Amino acid sequence: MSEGVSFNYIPKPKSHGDCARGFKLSSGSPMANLPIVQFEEKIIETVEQNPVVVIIGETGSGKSTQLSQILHKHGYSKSGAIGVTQPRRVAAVSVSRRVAQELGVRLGEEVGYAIRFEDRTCDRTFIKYLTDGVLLRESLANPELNQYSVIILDEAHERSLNTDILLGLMKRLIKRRTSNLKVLITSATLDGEKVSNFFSNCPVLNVPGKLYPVEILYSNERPKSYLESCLKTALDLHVREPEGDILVFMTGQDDIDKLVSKLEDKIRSLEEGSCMDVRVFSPPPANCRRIIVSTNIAETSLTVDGVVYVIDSGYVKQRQYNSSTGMYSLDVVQISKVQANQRAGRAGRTRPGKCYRLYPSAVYNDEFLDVTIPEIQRSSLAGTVLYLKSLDLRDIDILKFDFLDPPSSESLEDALKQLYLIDAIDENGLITSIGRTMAELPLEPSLSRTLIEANEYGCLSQALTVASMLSAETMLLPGRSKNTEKKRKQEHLDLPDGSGWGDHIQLLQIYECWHQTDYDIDWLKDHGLQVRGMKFVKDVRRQLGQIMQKIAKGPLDVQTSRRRRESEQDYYYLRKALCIGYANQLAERMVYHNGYRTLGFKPQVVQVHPSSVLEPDDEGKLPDYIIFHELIATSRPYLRTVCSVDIKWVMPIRNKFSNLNINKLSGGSGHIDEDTNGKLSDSPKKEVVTGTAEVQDDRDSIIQAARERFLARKGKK
DNA sequence: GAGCACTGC
Repeated sequence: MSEGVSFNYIPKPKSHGDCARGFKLSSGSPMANLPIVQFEEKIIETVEQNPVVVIIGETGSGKSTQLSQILHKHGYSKSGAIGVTQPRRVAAVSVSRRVAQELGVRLGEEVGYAIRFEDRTCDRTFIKYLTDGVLLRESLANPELNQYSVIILDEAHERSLNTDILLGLMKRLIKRRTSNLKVLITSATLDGEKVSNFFSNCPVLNVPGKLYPVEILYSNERPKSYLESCLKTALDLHVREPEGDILVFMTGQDDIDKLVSKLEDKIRSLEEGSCMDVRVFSPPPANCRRIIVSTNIAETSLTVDGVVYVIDSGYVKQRQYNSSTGMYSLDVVQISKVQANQRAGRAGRTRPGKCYRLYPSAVYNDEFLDVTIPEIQRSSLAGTVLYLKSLDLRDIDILKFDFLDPPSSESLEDALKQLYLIDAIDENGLITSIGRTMAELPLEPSLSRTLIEANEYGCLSQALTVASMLSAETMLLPGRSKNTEKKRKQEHLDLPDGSGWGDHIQLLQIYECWHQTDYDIDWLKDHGLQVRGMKFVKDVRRQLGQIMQKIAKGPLDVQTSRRRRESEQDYYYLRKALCIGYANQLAERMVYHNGYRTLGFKPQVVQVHPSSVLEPDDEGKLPDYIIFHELIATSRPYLRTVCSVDIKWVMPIRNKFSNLNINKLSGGSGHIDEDTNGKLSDSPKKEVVTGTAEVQDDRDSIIQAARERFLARKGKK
């Protein structure tokens, strides 16, 4: 390549013997050729004698479709249903369809599935596939899950937040439930011992797969630029290797776009006839090789048929939460060994394949973590802790809840603090009646709290809309690409602007506009909004409305008659409800400029994201106080989706900050920060100003920029 | 003036 980097691949030493492997699904008769079927007797025998069994089998080894059928065949569905959880909706639907087909029954009768918005089960259903989130909801209504005789937690190795909560609940349930319960945990990787230890050394069964080998090749040095080495490797492969599609794993949209355009350039310049023709991201004509450049979405969620070669950059973009700052960050990090093997396995689904790892084997062996850090250790746990509190597990201290991988005490205390600020728990850490209602809502705690407060102010209808829009946030605007960029900007001018109050109000206004067109699909397309996303919003809104119906004090319908957008009073109560709901996500503007400081956490200086529609006043100043939906560090720390709030609503919240005692909140078991004597330090910090002149310049330029932005937008109206 | 991976109730 241009850098002249020598880049040779050396075969992986045989001694390790952990080649990733793919597996061919039998497409013929039901249960034919599936390795798991040979283990039927062994499985039944083990389940008979043990309440919990761990089953290790490669993805696609048949465990997802066959385990439930084997248990049914041996009478386990007589005393209750067999429930099988899946981390993803599509999996719940497709696997249940397959099982219904194999048993020769109609989907939704004896075999069914339940996912959000869609329950295709009935009284006769004895095998039920469901997402783990749905099972958590069911366990809220029926903590003993008595409708099930067997619960199978499938794909537990993915360690989704919901699966981890379920693992803890199952451990407790098998000891406490009066009627018999069998729990099966399936995993594709070899950390069965850990799960077994967690469940009092329960037995682990290994189910081998009928697998295609994947040859692993490592680079002999760390690439200077992994984009360049992806490019070089893909081209080498394309010229040298026989037919078969190439799957490249990269970290994000930008790198993918760059690589794709470079590939197109290079391949166009290759001599005609020297290689097969290549198309990227288009249906493959005969005798064509596809090169698919993807994020980790292709690890699990998306399966591309025909992939024989995998190129693994060794990196992934991962979101993590810092509980001391309340800030998420999106970082490019090294993948884990499990993830690397999952990627390699994508090369061997249809025949023997090859995986090119763009890193030396020493990096894999010495630097990669064995497993990906589970989501529960990378997330804000306010919602999780509220959920557990609402289950009333009297015998269990939430801070000592038995997780397979417990989150840090700091993270749990952060969750308690946040829940206290939004009135979900009282000063002793006990769940309040507000908290109970919040736990019933499938929303982040801040939004649940907003709905309840809005109900008191008579603006529940508006709050329902805002919460629903935020639930679909990422699905609303079409994916950015260079061609649609300009177009989208023009379209945005036609959208409402939040009347200057910020993004929550804009989201509300957008939905109200759509409502006024009688949910016209063309209106969405004309305004650059995703149809699928907005339909999702409508579904969420209906679901939230049903839950709130029980306590609603006013109408839930979208408002149509009111057209007075200019009145300040229009959104007064909605913004007030948002302020109460987002008491844990509040920021105060710096005295000298338009930066903000977060309240209630170790103070962070942050900026409102430039895409926000929040408007400064005539002097170019942004509001003194705002609430934010998300605080995330990308190139800098940004507040995304913000709304202006009034100082007089903020003052009672500041009082709560100073009354906060984490030791009491955590029932006496919390650790006390000596500096703050158990209290949150939120006394107004003196702003450190060095070099007054520079600060002055900074202030002027920031305010000037804000003003110009504001004027530019006004002018275009 | 930035541009964020994935999933779920």
